[in-house]
Amino acid sequence: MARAATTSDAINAIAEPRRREILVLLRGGERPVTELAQDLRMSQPQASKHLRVLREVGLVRVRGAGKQRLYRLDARGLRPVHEWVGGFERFWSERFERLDEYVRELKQARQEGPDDGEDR
Amino acid sequence: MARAATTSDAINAIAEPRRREILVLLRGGERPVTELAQDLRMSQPQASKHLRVLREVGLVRVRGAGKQRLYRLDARGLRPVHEWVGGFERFWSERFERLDEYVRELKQARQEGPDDGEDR
DNA sequence: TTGACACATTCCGATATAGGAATATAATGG
DNA sequence: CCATTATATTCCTATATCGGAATGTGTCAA
Repeated sequence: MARAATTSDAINAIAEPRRREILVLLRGGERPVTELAQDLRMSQPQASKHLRVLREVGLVRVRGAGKQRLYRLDARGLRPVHEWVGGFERFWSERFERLDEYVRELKQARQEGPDDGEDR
Repeated sequence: MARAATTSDAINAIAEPRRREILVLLRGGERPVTELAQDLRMSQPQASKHLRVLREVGLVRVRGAGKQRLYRLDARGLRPVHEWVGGFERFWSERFERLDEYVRELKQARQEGPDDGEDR
């Protein structure tokens, strides 16, 4: 097997920087492809391809308006991602970082005596 | 070019499901490789490889303890991810979803008259 | 019908991945 | 030094990716 498809998941889709840029732009409202491409300085085909991925994972919707296709953000798929990552919040808060550290050191000092623990 | 390296970014690293599982397990405290592999039902080499990626992006730390290597969570790298995704919060909240919808409809109804807009 | 836009898709090449199997590299206890 | 246990690394294959260039498709206007 290779890596999971970019279209397999919202999180895989947003792993690509250009797609993240697109989503950010779309927060400002719906937009046609060419405009997105210009603002982000990418070729039109690239924009289309990235938009396709985003559409397949449901992060954007399209609407035909004459010759143009207006892409619109649909961020609902980001919610689970936000929640999953949020499950680690207490681990990056400084207070807890230090607390955990402290507890760890205590344990070691008591259980194993002097420790060689290199912390790379 | 190919896809961005899994080691290029925390967000690329956590795009892989097995690595996410590892991180979740590590919330319970530091753990040796074999234990992680068993709990997650993956081969030891796989666990090692995934841990290597996680280490290279700084999401885990290692500590030698005898023959074992204890891996420990370092979630600080997830904070920027959480914040980036959080920037879309107002777009998935139902209230705002409906509000935006409403505004959009208003605009169209006024500017363009009857609309063919299929909303796929 | 023909042009002219706006956009989508296809074909190509270079690169990386995840998984499996096999092997190499510690560290520990005799 | 040897055997054993715990990890890491390498080799291999199948599969996807992104980007660029070229081409296809759809819509409008005269």
